[in-house]
Amino acid sequence: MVNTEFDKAKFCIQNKFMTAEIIAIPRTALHEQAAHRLRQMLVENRIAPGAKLNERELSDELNVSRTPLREAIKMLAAEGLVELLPNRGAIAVELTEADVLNTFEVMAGLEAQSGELAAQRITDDELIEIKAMHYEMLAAYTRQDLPTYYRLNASIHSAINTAAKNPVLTATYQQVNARLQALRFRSNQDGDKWKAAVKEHEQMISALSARDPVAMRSVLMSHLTNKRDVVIDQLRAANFALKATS
Amino acid sequence: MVNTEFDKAKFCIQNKFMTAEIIAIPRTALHEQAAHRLRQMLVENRIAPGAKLNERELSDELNVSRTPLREAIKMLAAEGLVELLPNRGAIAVELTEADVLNTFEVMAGLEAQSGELAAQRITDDELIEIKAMHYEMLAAYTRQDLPTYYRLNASIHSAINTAAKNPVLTATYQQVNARLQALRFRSNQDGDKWKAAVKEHEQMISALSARDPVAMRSVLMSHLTNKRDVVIDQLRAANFALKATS
DNA sequence: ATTCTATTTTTTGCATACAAAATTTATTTG
DNA sequence: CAAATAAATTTTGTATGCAAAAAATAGAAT
Repeated sequence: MVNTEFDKAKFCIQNKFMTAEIIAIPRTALHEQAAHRLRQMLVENRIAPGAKLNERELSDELNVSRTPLREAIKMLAAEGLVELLPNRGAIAVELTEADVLNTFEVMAGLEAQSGELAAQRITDDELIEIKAMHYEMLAAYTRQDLPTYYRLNASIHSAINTAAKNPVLTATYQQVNARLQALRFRSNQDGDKWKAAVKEHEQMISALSARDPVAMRSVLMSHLTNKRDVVIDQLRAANFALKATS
Repeated sequence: MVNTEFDKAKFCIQNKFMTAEIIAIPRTALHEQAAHRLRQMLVENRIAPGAKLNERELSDELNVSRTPLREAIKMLAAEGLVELLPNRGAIAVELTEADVLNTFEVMAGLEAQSGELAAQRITDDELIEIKAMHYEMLAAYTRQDLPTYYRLNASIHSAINTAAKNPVLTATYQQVNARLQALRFRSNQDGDKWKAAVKEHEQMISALSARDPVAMRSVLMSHLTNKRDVVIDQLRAANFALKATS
């Protein structure tokens, strides 16, 4: 197989040039690669919700055999990104409105806890970096640059989570969040809602600076509730548009 | 393979006796079976934390080939029950004290949220059943019957979670909880701590009956904190005993 | 005896082969 | 022409084979 030959060559070159130490070979396992790329495809909506994951197609596209691909699919199933249908393979999860509401409810709890703990545990350096990102986000908001805004927004939330200093919380957060990512990916903000979200972020910065866990919890709770409403509105609009065409 | 022959036979019998409708064949996929049994073995400490999962051994024991077994292992890795070491297979997760603390912190948040939501959403029937289980648990406590106590305790917590009416919360809860299960499995309660735990359960019943979300949150939060302390104490005692022998 | 190296054995990771199930296409029948 | 059935094709699920890596064992050197 092409992949194997290529990796073998790469490995030899590395050994030739890094002679002294026997370095840990960075070549990741194929099932890991496949899982990573599949996850990306699902989260970025390159595979549509409800779409079937054809094993042969995907193994061709990802240049791996079906064995590691199937292992990757099983991992994504355990992560909740993919649904396993007996004897019918896997499909990309399709969230019903109820699913979205439930997922946001859990996310709200996890974010609230992240904020609460971050307020207690954040270092000065972490706080400085979050403030800086906040201002960058305000710049993006001012320019109405939605992609940049989203990127920074996600980074800030991630940084808050990191500041909570709990890897288990981070892992849980990321796993639940991944399922929503696909929805948010294409979401547009309504003017007023966007303004409100920015205001909530201001409050977050204040609460963090004051190291006020209670305030952080309540701000993040309502922030997530609002995010939920935005997503639900768009979901309904999308479904309405869908029904109109059919 | 023996397994295949057996299943085929079973399938034929079913078809002969249930002629009218083409029933959905209940025979679950081998990777599902393997995952289920492996999960059980890990949670029940039949595979020790840190122990290597030998693929050939396990595939012999579970009567499946390595392919579905490996798929199962990948699922358990995504669930956090098993750790994947590149080119060295998988080992049962071994939680450090920090891991346990972090996991309990997340569990506390999830239980608190469960309680909060349950207080708002529990039906009368659900409440009645939880109360009944509570009294059964008191009986077990009175008899100092630890296994029964644990079983009922777990059932009550599970029932509260169910009453929260959020499947995503339930799934997240169960996944995080599974990692702690192995620890609790062999845990003994100190007299005073046990008494305190029972008292907290009394308070839970009161809060639930009063449909008081705030009270439920605070009770469950401190309940989990106490559980954490019990487990940590035992972990330290076990580690101490371990060091003494070596 | 201990450490280092070489060789054998075991184990993992991946690709492929094949059977069973599902899906699609073709064909027949009303 | 539509519905039902049968045949062909595709696709999934599992077992097996093989190469690469790791672990275990044996042997050599200090």
